[in-house]
This record gives sequence, C-alpha cells and structure tokens, in this order.
Amino acid sequence: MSEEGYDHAAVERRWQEAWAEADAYRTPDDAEDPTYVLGMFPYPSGKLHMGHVRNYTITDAYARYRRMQGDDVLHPMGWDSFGLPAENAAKERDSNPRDWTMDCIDTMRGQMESMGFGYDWEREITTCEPEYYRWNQWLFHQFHDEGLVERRAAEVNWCPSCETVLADEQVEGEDEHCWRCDTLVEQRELDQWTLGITEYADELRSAIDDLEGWPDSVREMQRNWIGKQEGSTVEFEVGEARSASGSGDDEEPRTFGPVEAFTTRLDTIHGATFFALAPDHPISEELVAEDDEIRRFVEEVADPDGDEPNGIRTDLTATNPATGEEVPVFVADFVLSDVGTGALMGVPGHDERDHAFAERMGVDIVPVVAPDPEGDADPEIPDVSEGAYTEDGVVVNSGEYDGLSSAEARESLTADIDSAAFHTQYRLRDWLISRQRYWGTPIPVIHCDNCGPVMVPEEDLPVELPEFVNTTGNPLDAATEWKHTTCPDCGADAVRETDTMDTFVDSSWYFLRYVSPDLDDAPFDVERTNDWMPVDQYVGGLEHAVMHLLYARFATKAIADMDMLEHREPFTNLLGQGMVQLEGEKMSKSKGNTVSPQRIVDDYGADTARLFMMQAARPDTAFDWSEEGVKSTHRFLGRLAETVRSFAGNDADADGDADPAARYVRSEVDAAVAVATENFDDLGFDLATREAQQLVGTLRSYRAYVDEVHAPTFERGLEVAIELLAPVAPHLTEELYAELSDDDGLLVDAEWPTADVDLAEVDRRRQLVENTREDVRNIVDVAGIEDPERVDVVVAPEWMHEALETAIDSDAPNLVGELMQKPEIQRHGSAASDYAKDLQAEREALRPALAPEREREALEAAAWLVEREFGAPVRVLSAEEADDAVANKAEPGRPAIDIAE
RNA sequence: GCGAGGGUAGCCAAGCUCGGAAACGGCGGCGGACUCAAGAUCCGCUCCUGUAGAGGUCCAAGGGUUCAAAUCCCUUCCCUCGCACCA
Repeated sequence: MSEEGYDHAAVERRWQEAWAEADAYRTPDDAEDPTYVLGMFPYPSGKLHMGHVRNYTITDAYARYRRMQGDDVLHPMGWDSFGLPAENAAKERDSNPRDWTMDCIDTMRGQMESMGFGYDWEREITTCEPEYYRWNQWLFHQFHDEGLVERRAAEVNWCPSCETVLADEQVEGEDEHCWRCDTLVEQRELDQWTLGITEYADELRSAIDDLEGWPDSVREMQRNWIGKQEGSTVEFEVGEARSASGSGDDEEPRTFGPVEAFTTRLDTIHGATFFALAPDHPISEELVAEDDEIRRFVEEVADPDGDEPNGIRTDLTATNPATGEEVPVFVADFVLSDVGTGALMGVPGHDERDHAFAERMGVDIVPVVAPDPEGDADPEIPDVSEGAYTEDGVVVNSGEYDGLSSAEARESLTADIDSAAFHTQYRLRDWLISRQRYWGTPIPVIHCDNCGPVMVPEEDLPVELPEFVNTTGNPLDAATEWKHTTCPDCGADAVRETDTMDTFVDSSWYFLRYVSPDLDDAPFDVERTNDWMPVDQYVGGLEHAVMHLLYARFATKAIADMDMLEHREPFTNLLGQGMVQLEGEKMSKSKGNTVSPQRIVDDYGADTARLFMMQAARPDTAFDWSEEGVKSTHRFLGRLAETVRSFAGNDADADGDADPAARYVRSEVDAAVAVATENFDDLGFDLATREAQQLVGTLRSYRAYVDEVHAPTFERGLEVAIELLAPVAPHLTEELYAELSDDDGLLVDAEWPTADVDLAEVDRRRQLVENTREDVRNIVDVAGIEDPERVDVVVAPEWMHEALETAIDSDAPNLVGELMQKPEIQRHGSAASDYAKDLQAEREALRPALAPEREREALEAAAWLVEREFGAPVRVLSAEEADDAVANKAEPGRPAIDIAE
C-alpha cells in the first residue's frame, strides 16, 4: 500500500455497517411512486462475477444518484434460484439443491454487501421458496381460468443432457443446441403444458414501437422473434387425378378434400404450378402408409436441414382455385409442419426456392408478375427461366386480374376466391413451460383417470416440492408418496403432475413481487403496484433480449387483462450492459481468463472496482479489464483522500485570498456539477466520473500553486467532488464527507449539488482558456523563446464583440454595410472595416463568444495556469491598455498575446 | 439472404440525436519539474511540416448535400449480433 492509499477494508466495512444501521436503503411501503431501479436478479451460481459487478454497480450508482436528487428509490434484489445447475451440483455432492442454493445465496449476498450495493434487503425475494413459487402456481391457475393454459401433445425440443424439454427460445443456433449446455437438441413427442403467449403476439409486437427507452437491437430481436407475416390462406382441392384412372377400372378417384395453404403472395396464384406437403402432414402420413417410395423418401431422403429442396411426386393433384387447373402434389422436405399450415402452393416464377425445386422436378415455371413498367408502357413479362422474379409488380398472365398491382391483386383474389381469407401469421409459438426436472415450481395439476388433468384448488396451494431424491430421470417421479394423491374433483386415486415450470416463469413477474414481498394472500399488492410500476430503469445482459424480456412483457399484459395491473409494459427504460472483457475476449471460466471480483475488492477495495468499471466506458459497451487502469483508479482515490484529509487537518483555517485563481476554481466546480449532472441523468457514468476526477486534479493544482487556499472555495470544491463521486464510490466518499463536513448526516442522504451555470457558457469559457494556453505554448515553442519574462494577454475591444453579435444575428445581404452603419463600430475606421470583412467572409461559421467582461474575467482567473507553466507573470489587458500593434490582433474569443523575452 | 448495430489517432474509447477549431478521457511512449535514486505526484508533448499563435493531411473506402461533414445522404468493403429452405 502506498503512502497515499487508504485502508479500504476498514473504511468499507465501517460504512456498510453504518448504512445498515441507518436503514439507508429502505423503501417504506407508503412511498409514493418511487423511482424503480432494477438489475436483473441473478441465478445464485456461487460467486459474483465481473458481469454481475458491472450490472449491479450501474443500478446502484443510478439508484444512489436518484436518491441524492431527492427521489424515493426502490432498489431491491433477489434470487432467480430455481434451475438445473443446482440439481446437478446436488447430485455431484450427494447433497440437495436447496442446501446448495441457499449456500450460494448467502455467499453472493455477502459479496454484494461487500461491494456496497445499497439494496432494500427487506424486499429480498427467493424464487425457490414456497412463499414465492406458490404465486407461480396461483398465477398458473389464473392463466388457466383465462384460457391461457393448454396441455397438448407436441413435438418438443429435448435436451438429452439436461433431460428435459426446452422452449423454442432456449434452442440456439443453426445446429439447434441447448442454450444452457450446448448439447444438440432432439425432438420428442410429449404431453406438455403451454402458456398462450401467441394470443398476445400482435400486441407484443406492435407495442415495441412505443418502447422508446429500449435499445433498438432488443426491439428488433423481439420483432424478429414474433415474426409477423400478413397474407392469405387459400384452399386447394387435393385428390387423385381425374385423368389418372390408368388401370381402367371404374373406381371414383380418391379425394382428400380441401387443403389449406398460407401465402403472402396470393397475387402469384395464377403461377402456382405445384403444391407441396410437409413430410409429416396428415396426407403425407397416409401416403407413407401405402406407398413404399414415398415412405422411403420421408424416412431416408428428406432432410429439412439440408440446403437442397428435396421432394417426391405423388399421384395426387391439387386444383388451383384461381385457374381451375390441376397441378402436381409433392411431399417436400422444405415444407415445415410448424410453419404456416404445413402445406404450400409453389410459385416457381416468383420464389427462389420454389424455382429451384421446380427445376429439379421438371415443373412448369410461369411468370405472372412483371416489374412495374415505366409510364404508360405495357408491362414487360420477365424471363423467369433462369431465376425467379421475387419483387412486387404488376400482374400478368392472370386473366381478369392482369394489370392490377400486386397489392391490388392480393386484395381482389382474397375477396374473389371462396376459400381465401386474409390471415396474419406469427412465428411465435406458445410458451412451453413443462420441464421434467425437480428443482422448479411444481405444476399444480393432478391427473385423474376419471376426470383427466385437474387443477389443484387454490386453497391447496402451494404444492410444495418433496424431498430431493438422487435418481436418474425426474426425481418427482421417484417421490412416490408425494406423487400419489386423490383427485380434488372425484376423490379417486390420482397422481400429481411431475413436471415443473420453466424458471422463466419465476422471472416473468418477480419485479411485481418486490413491491409487497411478504404479502400472503396475493402475489402483490395491486394498488401499490399500480403506483410503483413500471420499472423506471432496468439493467441487465442482453442474452435475455428475447426470452426473459418477452416473457415478462407477456406476463405483464396477461396480468393486466386479469384486472390486477394498470400497466401493460413492465420496463420503461432498458439498458443492456456491455461485457467485461480481457484482452478483447469475453471472460469465461472455460477460457480461464476471468478476473475475480473478490480479489479486486481485497487488493484495492470495492470503490476502486466500481469506479474503474464505471469510468472505463459507457455502460452499454464492452470494455477491457485492465489491471493498470484499476491501479490508476486506486491511486486516484488515494489522492482524493489525501486532498480532503490534509485540508480537513491543516488547511481548513487557511486564509488564502478570494483571488482570480480561486475564482477559476469556483467556476470549474460549477462546471463539474453541471456536466456531471447531465451525464448522470442519462447513465453516462464514464463522462460524469471523469469530470469529477478532473475537478480533483484542478483542486490539487490550485493547492500546489497558492501558498494558502481560499478555504471556502476549496471546501466547496472538495464537497462537490465527494458528492459527484458518491454514487460510484460510496464508501470512501462517505468517510471523507464525515471528515470534511459539519453535517452529522450521511452522504447517502445528502442533496445533490447544484450550480447555476449554462453548459454552453462552460464550453465557451473552457475553450477560451484552453486555446489561449495552447497559443502561448505554441508561440513559445515556435519562436524558440527560452525563458519568457512576461506574458500579456489582450482582450478584444468591446466594439468587436458588438460587431460579432450583430453579425451573428444579421441576415442583411451586405454585412459590411450594415456593420459600418453603426457609429460605434464605424468610428474605428479601417480596423472596423477589416474586421467587418472578416466577419462577412466567415459569417456562416460565426459562433457566439463570451461577453467582453466575462472573457476578461475568465482569462484573469486562468492566468495562474500560464504563470505556473512558464514561470512568468501574466497581465490580462484591455485593448486600450495595450499597444495598438498587439491589440489589433485580438478578436472576441481569441485574445492577442505578446510575450516578452 | 434478411434485419439491427458498429468501423475514430500505437491500444482502449468519447463525440454522431442538434453539421461549425486535429477530435474528451485513459493506457502505453517521449521530454521536463521534484528526488541521492526509484516509486508516487505535478507540468507538457505524442499525424506531418513550421521562421510568434501558421500550413498541410485526417475519423473504414469512394461519392454526394452544404459556406462548412467524424457528425446528414448514397454506394462499397469489413466486423459483431439476431433471424433464416418462414410459404
């Protein structure tokens, strides 16, 4: 530890205790619409990692900032504590998921406390406890009553490693692997429970437009996932060809009746020259049973994942309802039973894939849409022999529809064809929530031979998990005593549902539970929740861009429709925090490139870790962990401590003058407040903290320059620096606040500083000072001045400021003329007309300068910086006080400089 | 293929919403002050040239709009993410 350091361990422990003692983060139940700041609650995996630290530092800093701004703040934390890893860990250790989970929670809660995260722990929720998950069951009940719960036999995604099914959202990549363990997912046919998220597909999609506080990427991903498509359904009569009674017997040709297809391009129906069925379409299955060739195709050739569109021609034909023609029917592997209706009309002229298929199968390719012609020319029928024309255009070869635009044709055809109807289709599937695992919320259903599946009555909830049994398969199946029960309806022997709920059910509404975590007759207090929701600022990783965030939106809407909530969206502003990387790579255990937060806290303290992370980059971008950067941040905190302590110790009775240098410090203090506040408001912690750090640098430079600081100025500067850093580095600032301030209160409760300055003015002032200093350096350097004896800085005369102002406001065509009409300008003769010409030349680029007296003040206040640097006295002069030869070079915003050697 | 977001000096990274000064900050490098010395701290420099504050070239590449472009528009290339035989 260097001399400038401080005992972070002692400081941090002291204030963590003080905050706990003072209940500093408690949000009372009677708070009125507190600012709700929330980080996605963690899965208790054992230890906090850097991603957690970044996530929760962001919410904590923002919550602290809002609190200092005078808001009531709700900033809770909990545990997303059901899930497979606990089960696996329990098996490995021959323990049980509950004990393992609770241990992890204790560890992580301790680590969060040591990071100084200010949570209202009285609102802590733990989803694996019956007090929480009973409300999952209760909500399942309500969803059921609303008709949003279904049990259906479904082809489902099965992860052989996790031994459970997965929702579509949990299957990733082209190879379809499990989101959790990367194992390739298989298909199985199982009876499963689903929630009716598709009923909300339209609203979930359209409401995205209004989520202006969300990142575009997430909004777009959700739109993609929901996958809305507008088109028409249309029926084709399918049967054995009328003309195909080759054997000469008199049997009537077999018919399969109308088969529905979905298309977005009904305008191309006159070009539909084939019809295709999915291999598992009911008709295909019938054909498989009776035709070996088709069976061989379906079982051996069909490859839905391959690049080639494969198919086999059947003896059937389909009647194109627009043309009345019979077109061949294929079973084809690119037709998917879960897309559209599992059957499609093939239009090779206008669809790439249909085109490729038609070429392979020797089907006719007929163009029926032509590009929009220029002007009144006739449409030119495109050549589709080599490739499809896939754009909209004008309809041709389509009888009475010729000449219509694609859009008009879709309208007319949908109206005219009896079996056609407009239809909107979504890619979104119902949410499959059954999991064949132990460590989750038991689905509150009893299966009775007489009554079928029966809901467990509300008064019998919760259905609690039985003791864990270490077994291969589903432990709930092995819990025979728990499993066997009686039917709530008829009293007969019955068995419990042994599936548990997807853990995303837990997290789809947990933000509501924080409002009233202990309520035992409802999941949440309706009235208070209406006041407190929605979450004002939600922060988390974007791996949940679709899953959690979509489920939460759905749950919110569904609950709103049960008249329990007046809000239809849960999260007003969403921030997706960026990754913490090491040398450009994502930290991960498997790569072994992790940095342990615990070690950083031990070595440097929580404040250093927090400040380093916040200052390194904007919160939504990835950044590289750098030990050098951490050290530099740690040294900064040491300097801050030293600066405050030496002032509180000795300098407090300093009686330095309120001289121009002190004035400079004061204006920098105000500037820091204005800039940092603006940045905190929109989560720009990087810029806000840099501003505060820069202020500390200014204070130190000032202290080093003057013999004695102007105590009131310096004290205010220190106080402001401490306050601006308080949200990010709460412990040390709290300690220093106590040492500096007479206030007995805590810094967490202190008021955010204010400053009456205009940001544009701040910019102008800083620019002026910086440019002037640079100019002096330039001159000294370029002119090779060894040892300057005196530096004169001459400000422009008042009339020039006037001229500039006039020029900026003026829209007169002849600016020189207008300026020279003003006597107070004109009387400066050729100097005036020269300047007027300059202004004219640059008139579009003119920008306002500080007012003349403000300019002079700013330069006088900053003169010490130049004196310090060059060891020469600096005079700030008015134009009148200076030599004309020098003064003539001055312009507003750019003083003349004269250096004597 | 479709969609979204990006490409800024040696590296990381602001700025782009609202066009107006080679473009914040950090790291690294160089010089200086302090010091016996090192560390820490402080002051500068860090695209090229420079004779008093200048000139040149610059924000992936190329074009355009504008008095003025890192910022707005178009095209191309590259990166990241999401979706994808989607009917």
